[in-house]
Amino acid sequence: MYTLAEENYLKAIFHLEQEFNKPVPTNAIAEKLEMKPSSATDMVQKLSDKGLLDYRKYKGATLSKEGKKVAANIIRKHRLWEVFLVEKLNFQWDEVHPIAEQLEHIQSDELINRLDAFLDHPDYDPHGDPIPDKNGVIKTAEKKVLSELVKGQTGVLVGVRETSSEFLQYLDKRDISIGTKIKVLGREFFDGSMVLQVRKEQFFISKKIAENLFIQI
Amino acid sequence: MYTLAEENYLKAIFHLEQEFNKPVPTNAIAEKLEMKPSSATDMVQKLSDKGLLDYRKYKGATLSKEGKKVAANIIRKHRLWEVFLVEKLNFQWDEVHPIAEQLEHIQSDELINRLDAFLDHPDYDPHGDPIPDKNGVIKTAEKKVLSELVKGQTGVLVGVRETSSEFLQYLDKRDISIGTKIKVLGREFFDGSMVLQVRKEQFFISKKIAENLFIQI
DNA sequence: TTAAATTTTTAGTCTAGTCTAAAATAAGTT
DNA sequence: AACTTATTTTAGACTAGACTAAAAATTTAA
Repeated sequence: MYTLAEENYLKAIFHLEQEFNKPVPTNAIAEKLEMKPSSATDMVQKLSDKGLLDYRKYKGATLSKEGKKVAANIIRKHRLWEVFLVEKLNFQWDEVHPIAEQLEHIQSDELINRLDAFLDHPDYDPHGDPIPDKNGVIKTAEKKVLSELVKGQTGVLVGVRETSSEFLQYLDKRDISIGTKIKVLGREFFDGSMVLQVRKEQFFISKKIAENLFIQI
Repeated sequence: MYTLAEENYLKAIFHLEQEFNKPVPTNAIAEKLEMKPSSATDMVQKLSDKGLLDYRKYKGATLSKEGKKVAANIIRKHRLWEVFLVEKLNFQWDEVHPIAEQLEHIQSDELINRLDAFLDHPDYDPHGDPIPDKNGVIKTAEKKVLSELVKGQTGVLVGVRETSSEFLQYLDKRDISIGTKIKVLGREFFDGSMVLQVRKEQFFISKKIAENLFIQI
């Protein structure tokens, strides 16, 4: 159907569109895929010719309906495989990304439908990210970044922005995972750091950490 | 580690070596991979330079120790995934080959070890083919082709040579699968056809079918 | 044992997807 | 507005892995 490279570009652009909320610069695509800008320009032109995205020179790229569908399907596959790896093969949530990155390109709708059923139709992956349905529709639970909460507010951790091993291990060490209840005991305006109540303990966290945790109230 | 193309060549040569029992002609490799002979020559030379096989012009190719190890590992992955697809995702045994053909290239030793454990360390895939262990050692149960049995002999179906959907469905229709007990009631010398007892029923099968069924006595 | 047929290799071409270097456009600054 | 800087595109080159056509080696047959 689509080549490995094409799929990776579509996925990257999909993610970047949500970040930018406007046409995605070719440089941003290149950076995300760790390639040179000229390569991104080439591919974007190719994908534009195929009708997978809209692109005007110097103005960036926007996925077409078809492009969005393809991208959402890859993300669906990625996240379903992550659930499989964690739930069935007992991987840690910080280990699964690079493997899912490969598995997401396996082509077989039947496989994915059966995997979905085998996993009991999960709605979220191990990092709390929603799994698109067969039609590419993503359930977007309204979630806030922890750093937006004010003193006294309570919520549940539903996702993480950063997915680096270092960050996930930082959370694991403190036994914080998706579903953990968190209360904001205090905020420091000067540096954005926070004091949290998690179970019986109190944690001090930096602004940087707080900005990478998604909370549902 | 190795490219997709390299892995596919190594796997093909591994299989062909067992068939030929001598250096594999480049033409046979090309045919198996549905490519032109010149492409096979190119790749064989490249793999030879990398030390994955021994090759002398016009004389064919033989896998080196390292080449065998790589090939066996791909076959291990292929067969483990086939078990997963049939046992866990309830695929029919005739549907899994093309999907496993993709999954076999996923790179992660940890993934395969965990999958192996999840499946309870199976020894055979759904077609009855043995699964190489981590070191590439293949347990070769001595099995016979059904057509070699004589009148009165009894055995258990342990594998199939042909893996086309047509053939596997032929067997499914008659409810014959790995583990089915078969008794030879008669043989026709003229055309090699046989009469079998399977459960309470008697089957007539052609020589062609008999040559594609592996039996353990 | 020479000729014909077959197999295998070589030489050169093509495409996808990357790169570097240079040119073109856009954005920011005085 | 003109100039400088940053971004983006173009042009040309490279590699992997395929192909075609022709040459070379091997095998088969007369």
